[in-house]
Amino acid sequence: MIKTRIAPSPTGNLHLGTVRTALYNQLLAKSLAGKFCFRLEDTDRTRSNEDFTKEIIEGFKWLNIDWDGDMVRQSERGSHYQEYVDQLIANSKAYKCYANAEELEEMRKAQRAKKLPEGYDNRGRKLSTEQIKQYESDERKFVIRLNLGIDRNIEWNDVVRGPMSINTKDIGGDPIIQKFDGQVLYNFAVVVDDHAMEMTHVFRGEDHLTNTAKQIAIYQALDFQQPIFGHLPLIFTKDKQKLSKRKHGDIAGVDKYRKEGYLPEALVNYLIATSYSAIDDTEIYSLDESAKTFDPHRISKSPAIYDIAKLNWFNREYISKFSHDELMAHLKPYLKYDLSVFTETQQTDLIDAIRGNLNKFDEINNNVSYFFDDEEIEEKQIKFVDEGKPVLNKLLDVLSADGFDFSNASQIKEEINKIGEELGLKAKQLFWPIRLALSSRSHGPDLGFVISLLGKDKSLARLSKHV
RNA sequence: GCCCCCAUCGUCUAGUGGCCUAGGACACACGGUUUUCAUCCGUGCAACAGGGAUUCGAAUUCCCUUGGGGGUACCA
Repeated sequence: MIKTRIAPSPTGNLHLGTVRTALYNQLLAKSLAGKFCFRLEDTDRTRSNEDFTKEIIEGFKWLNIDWDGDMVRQSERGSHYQEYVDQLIANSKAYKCYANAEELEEMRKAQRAKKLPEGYDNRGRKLSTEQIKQYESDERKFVIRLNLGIDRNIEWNDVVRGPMSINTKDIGGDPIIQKFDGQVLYNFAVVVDDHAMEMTHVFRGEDHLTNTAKQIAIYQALDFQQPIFGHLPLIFTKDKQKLSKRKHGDIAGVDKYRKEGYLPEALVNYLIATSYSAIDDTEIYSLDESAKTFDPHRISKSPAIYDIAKLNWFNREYISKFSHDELMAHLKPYLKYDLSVFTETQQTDLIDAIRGNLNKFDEINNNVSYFFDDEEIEEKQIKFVDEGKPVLNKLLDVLSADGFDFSNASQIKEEINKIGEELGLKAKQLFWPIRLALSSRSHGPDLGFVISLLGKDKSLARLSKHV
């Protein structure tokens, strides 16, 4: 049985890239009836924090991404790593390196000066027993490094990229596997855990390509069977840079989308579709539907550029599938206005009239605000109102009539049409001034309907203001 | 600097030697419907980075160039 995992580190909010990696891993697991696990990579104690952990878990929950078994925390597995560190030292596959920061810096400086590639020069491999004794009596701190041995190519067949090869001389010298304080480092922890958790497939971002080479070296040293690797393309922004919170702000995090009223299904669908196309050209699909035909070889190799317009389209597609009641329920938490001042029928008609305009739920307020608040007409639109004064006057007369029925939207519309006929106006000349005077907007639902919702007081007041 | 990866419309992509005068979707433009928004429908715009090589034939294979990106920590 195959097993995949998502392994985020709680050093920031839940990132879109993490979600996408989780999605592909889950797709892979589901498509092959395997398992999908969750492991928290919190070995960096200074950067990890509990708030981020919570946020990440909640983000996944919101997206309906769940995992098999309990979440594994690397920080709670300290002793598991030690035995393997000891084993490597015992086998002479790892060694103590006493070089301190100054020495390392000096080494790099020299490399830069000579235009040589920077990296650890493996000096710790050939320490004499005297030197070691000296360092020990000096109580020098040390780290544990993996001995990469003689230069060789590390090769693997990447599911999305094909045959890969990285030479050990290009990965920056013997990698540290354990810090001076006994804390094990990322690449080592990942290998030990992926082995312990029996991962069969490791799919992650292509920014891990060199890490994979290091990790394979660790698999080999430990004599573990290595999993199948796949490296996913990254998400870029229009500036062709890796999407990141630091550079691009909150568009990189899941939180923004939840707050603004995107559907998790739409985000999931969009994220899958960024680098994957269904075999039959289907665009709208759920995770489970996609899993039915998922083929990791179809994952694209080139980076995907983040495109909010496409996300919006997906979201609109999902919104359009809701019944009125479902939509209402989703809209409620975002609504800043109290629609219950309208009758049930009016509410239904209103929502149905504007639902096609919504990219996301928080846009509901902007579509409904003018029924409650008096708003200013945009400078450049004022001339249309001025040109339409005759229309406004006529309409004001009609609406001011004693006993005029404001509840009958279609009747109001009739009256407007009559004015248009009397004055011999085209649609735009007729409707624009009225709409602008009444709603300060150039777009909106049927005018008869708008007036009936506005009611007598607001309608008359707003019309009078412009005649 | 060094290593690695990537390269089809503005964007996401289809395409694995002939079915490609390159298909779909988003976006955009225009038209129709609704005497006004949106919806819906139709039409249009628009790409194989460049150069070699292989081949009867190349978007598809190979090489070079160019461009872009990622990595290069006692971070993950």
